[in-house]
Amino acid sequence: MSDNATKFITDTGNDVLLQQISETDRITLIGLIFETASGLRHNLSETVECEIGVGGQSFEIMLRLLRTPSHRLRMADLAAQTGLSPSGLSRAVDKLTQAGHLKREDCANDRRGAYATLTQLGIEHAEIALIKHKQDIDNLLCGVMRPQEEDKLVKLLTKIRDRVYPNAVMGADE
Amino acid sequence: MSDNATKFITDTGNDVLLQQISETDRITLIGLIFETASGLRHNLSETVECEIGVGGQSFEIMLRLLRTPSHRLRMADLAAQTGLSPSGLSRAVDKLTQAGHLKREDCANDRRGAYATLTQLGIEHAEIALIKHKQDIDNLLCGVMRPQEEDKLVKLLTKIRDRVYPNAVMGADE
DNA sequence: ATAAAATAGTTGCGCGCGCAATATTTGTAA
DNA sequence: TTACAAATATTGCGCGCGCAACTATTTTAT
Repeated sequence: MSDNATKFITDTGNDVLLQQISETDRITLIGLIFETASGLRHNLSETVECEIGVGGQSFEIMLRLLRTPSHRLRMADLAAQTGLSPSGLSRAVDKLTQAGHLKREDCANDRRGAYATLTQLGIEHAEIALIKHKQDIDNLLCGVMRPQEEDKLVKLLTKIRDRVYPNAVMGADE
Repeated sequence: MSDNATKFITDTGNDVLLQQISETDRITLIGLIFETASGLRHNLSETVECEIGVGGQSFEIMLRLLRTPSHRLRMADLAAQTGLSPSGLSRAVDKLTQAGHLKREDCANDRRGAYATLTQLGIEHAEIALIKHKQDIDNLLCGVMRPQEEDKLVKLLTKIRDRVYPNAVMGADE
């Protein structure tokens, strides 16, 4: 279990032996993921924050809602998608509502529930922030990798993401 | 510049066209990195926290010091490596010092400076926590990818990390 | 039908961490 | 040498967020 890497050594010979992933390298891998995320956050937070006066985490909430056709999601779903706790999400929605980007709506079927819904202002701000965000990302990642490498990276990361974070999938509108 | 991906479409035909990385996919990529990091953090924080009563971020500090032969690093270097602000690091070292895992030492050359140094207790706790941590990682990542895929992932992430987080490199003992 | 359990969402509380300001020491220029 | 700028580390302050507790509603079991 702890050394499943060794199972793959013999099937293609010594060439693979050099590529063996030791336990130490696994720690390097997860450390690398943390460092990359941290570095990206530091580099990308500035523009979005200045653009609509909203933290990166709150911007992700708006992005999720923007991608949803109805522009609204249940609080619980939004919490699962963003990885925030219910309380954390509630506070974030508070702030976004206070800023006029979101409004809460009652759920017809379930009187306990509430939707977080983008206002018209929120939609507009999210769209312009998204454009800025794309530009930032392009500037940051330009020349770092080849397109097929980015594609490969998405595939590999998805495998880990699906393992550790199954609720993050997009979609499930309404 | 914002669409450097398109440069690679024509050189191998329509097969590559399917792999084209659009701007939207770049957003997916960085979102994936955040989600993966968040998911890993949620899955891995529990054991380490219970083991030595220390948060994941503080554990990273101890890991950095454990890998340093002298088991000590300047505060500024440690801040750069961990991505914490100077103040954040100072508080974290406070807490670790209070718990007996670290001690502060004056720097001989630079009377402004201070080392964060692992105590014997800190070394022992970091070592056993590291073993637990390795097991957690192995359990979590077992069967998710092939070894050469993990290797590839490390290579690709390193490219981004070096771009966004140049100070995170290990080493620079003393 | 009624009680018990599960679910949705919101607060009290505390903690971690970044920003700005401060004190101290080091480096640089006049 | 003296004055000024840069660097190192530490605090005051505020904010974001998770945990636990709570209310309100829905579902399930008896």
